[in-house]
Amino acid sequence: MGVNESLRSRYMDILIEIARHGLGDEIKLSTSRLASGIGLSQQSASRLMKDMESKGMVSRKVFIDGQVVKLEKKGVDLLQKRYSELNSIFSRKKLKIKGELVSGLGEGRYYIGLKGYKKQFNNKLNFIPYAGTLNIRIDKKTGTRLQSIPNFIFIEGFSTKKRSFGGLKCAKAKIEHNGRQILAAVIKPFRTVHGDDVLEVIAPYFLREKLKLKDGDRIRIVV
Amino acid sequence: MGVNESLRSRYMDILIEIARHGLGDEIKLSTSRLASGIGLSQQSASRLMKDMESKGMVSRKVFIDGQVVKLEKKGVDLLQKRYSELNSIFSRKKLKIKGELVSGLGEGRYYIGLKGYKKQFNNKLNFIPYAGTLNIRIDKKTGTRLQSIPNFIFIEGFSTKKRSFGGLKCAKAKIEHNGRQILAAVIKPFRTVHGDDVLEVIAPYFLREKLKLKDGDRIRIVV
DNA sequence: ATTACTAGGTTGCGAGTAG
DNA sequence: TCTACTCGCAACCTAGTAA
Repeated sequence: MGVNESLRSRYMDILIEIARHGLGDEIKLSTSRLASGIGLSQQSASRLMKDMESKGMVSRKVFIDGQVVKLEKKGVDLLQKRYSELNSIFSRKKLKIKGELVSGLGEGRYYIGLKGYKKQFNNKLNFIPYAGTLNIRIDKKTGTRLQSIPNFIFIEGFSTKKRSFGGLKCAKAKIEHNGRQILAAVIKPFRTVHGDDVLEVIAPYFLREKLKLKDGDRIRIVV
Repeated sequence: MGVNESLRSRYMDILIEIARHGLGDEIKLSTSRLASGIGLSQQSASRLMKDMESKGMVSRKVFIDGQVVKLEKKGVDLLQKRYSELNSIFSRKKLKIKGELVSGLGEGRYYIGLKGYKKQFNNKLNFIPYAGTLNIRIDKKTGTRLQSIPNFIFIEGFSTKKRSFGGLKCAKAKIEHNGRQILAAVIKPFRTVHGDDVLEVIAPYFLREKLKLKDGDRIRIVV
């Protein structure tokens, strides 16, 4: 009896790749497209699909010019199980970050304005950020816990003819100030000029004006 | 890519197993305990841990009687990335609808006010709608996807002595406007005077006032 | 108890290719 | 194009065992 459990993790990649195209629907997904999605060869994708079909995770209709795939209950269950594992790992405690407003160098304004980022912000955060960032120097205590922010959203890097721009992580957040809560997001470039103690915040508004902020003001952010 | 991508999925199991014991902390986790957690032999667990250490996902302190492990940034990043993949899969049911506010004929106000509907709204949506609807003309692109709204709730029709009123479908939704999110619901009468491109929205408030809306304003709804 | 090396068997991979 | 077979070989596994 082969202990095929060792394949479970490979299957997970495929389940995710399929689910990405549609959770409950029949979707056209050729073995080669699947293969490039998971970084394997077409042949391996084909083999794995057959395996998973025989295990009841997916169902397929194979035609001469391609196949139509659908996630079955067992496959969805596996995804949900993994999702809830991760969910409990990143169990949502609202993280309260306190710090004070400091001056940036103005480069935030430049980066935020770039289409390559702006479009993704709009899609993934549901707002178009004002072209500028707030730089918050985080209090020492809360700073160290920052790494464990869950629900980070990944913004991909991109290239223009002239240069390339790195990716960044961001997370929806709320700024609390004088009893008001403003929708915002904290961003964390993969490569940054700031140390780990400075957090950049973007929002749909010019926050310095809207909240009448000045350098040194204490800010509270809930992530 | 520099990393051996084919191993990534095996690593994921281990990252989860470690994270289960603690995300930011150093934890004692012997190779045999890890092994039984992921369904592999002690030897494999040992080898994989070494691999992952060399790739910077985890750090270890190995003693004569065991090891102490800690997830490093790279490892946490991988977990978060997968978490957000799954998150977007299971929250993709969130349909984003964009459109612009148009004038209704005022009949919405009449229907919403009827007891036969109001009671059901309160029971099934958990709010008593303000007596009036927002009519949103949906952008062409998003409009066609409307049929696939999941989680539709059915509101039954009913009859009075004078006449009968038809049923409708509705779905909880959020209106996003200037960074604010307002609880609301979209409704879709089985028979309607509107074409398929007009969506009616109800909410516990008089939204035109609360959000200072006027005809032609762009509205975004998340279902 | 541990970690982890070696050795040898097994599994999975993908180039080539048929249908 | 597509799916999926064969097959050589690389990658991965675990039993045995040392430290």
